[in-house]
Amino acid sequence: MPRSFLVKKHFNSSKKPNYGELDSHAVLISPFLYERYPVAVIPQADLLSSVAYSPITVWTSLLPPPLPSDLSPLSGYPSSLGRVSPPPQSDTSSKDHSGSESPVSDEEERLQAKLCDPHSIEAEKFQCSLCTKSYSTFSGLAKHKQLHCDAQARKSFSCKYCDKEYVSLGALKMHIRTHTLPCVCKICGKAFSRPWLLQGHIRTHTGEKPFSCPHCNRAFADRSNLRAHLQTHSDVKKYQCKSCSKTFSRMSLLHKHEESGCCIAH
DNA sequence: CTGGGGACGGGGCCC
DNA sequence: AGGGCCCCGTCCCCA
Repeated sequence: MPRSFLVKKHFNSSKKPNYGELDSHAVLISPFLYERYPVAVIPQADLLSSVAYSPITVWTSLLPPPLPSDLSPLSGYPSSLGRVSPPPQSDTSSKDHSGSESPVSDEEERLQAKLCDPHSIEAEKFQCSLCTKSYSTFSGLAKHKQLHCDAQARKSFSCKYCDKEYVSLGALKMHIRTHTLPCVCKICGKAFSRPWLLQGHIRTHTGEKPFSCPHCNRAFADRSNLRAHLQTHSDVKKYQCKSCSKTFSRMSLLHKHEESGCCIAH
């Protein structure tokens, strides 16, 4: 599956995003404020909006998603992202002592006392295999694993704006930029998720085309477009129909070809 | 209808 | 950890 499908499918995939509708803290700058803008010089800092570098807000899955009614939210969570909060007190007072099967009654009492003492080393007999935290009861360990470590082992950082989840905070931050669009073109006001996307956009204003085809000297503003163009110089193109072996320079052309029923005709 | 160009999006990798 | 860059991809438009 194409990687870019993952997020775009949350929007109407047939249209470009409506930047104005997004709840962004980006500052849209009216174009007429820039009667004269530097045409020859590419970017950067003076063309890039200052908001491009403003910090963004981050959420983790441990906060917003609604928890089941029988599960209480983790206390002390994400003030420090990814930090492991101390095991809830209720863990050590749990009534589920399924792991303690001491046969002697006084021994049982001694164990019971230690189970009530969260600082007792002997009380921590159920250890998490993922983070080595210990719990006195199996249920305590189970709750810990359900709410924390298993979640950490899976994708743990989810986006506030959509359903996407990420294994790392950095990936989530990067994704959230696609919602906040902090990079705003000072010339036309269009917003982008990343500075280099804005740089590419600014080339549409300046006309700069730094990527040249070695075969025909045609120049492109976008490296991907040059790559696609290079396919046109190739006899055998990158994308091939499995049925008729015809090759195409672009995936979209191959898809059109397949949808048009060529393969059926063969 | 097909092929190609323009503009742009998003995840991953590398420094 | 964060930013820059790369790669792969889509969508739209036009000849």
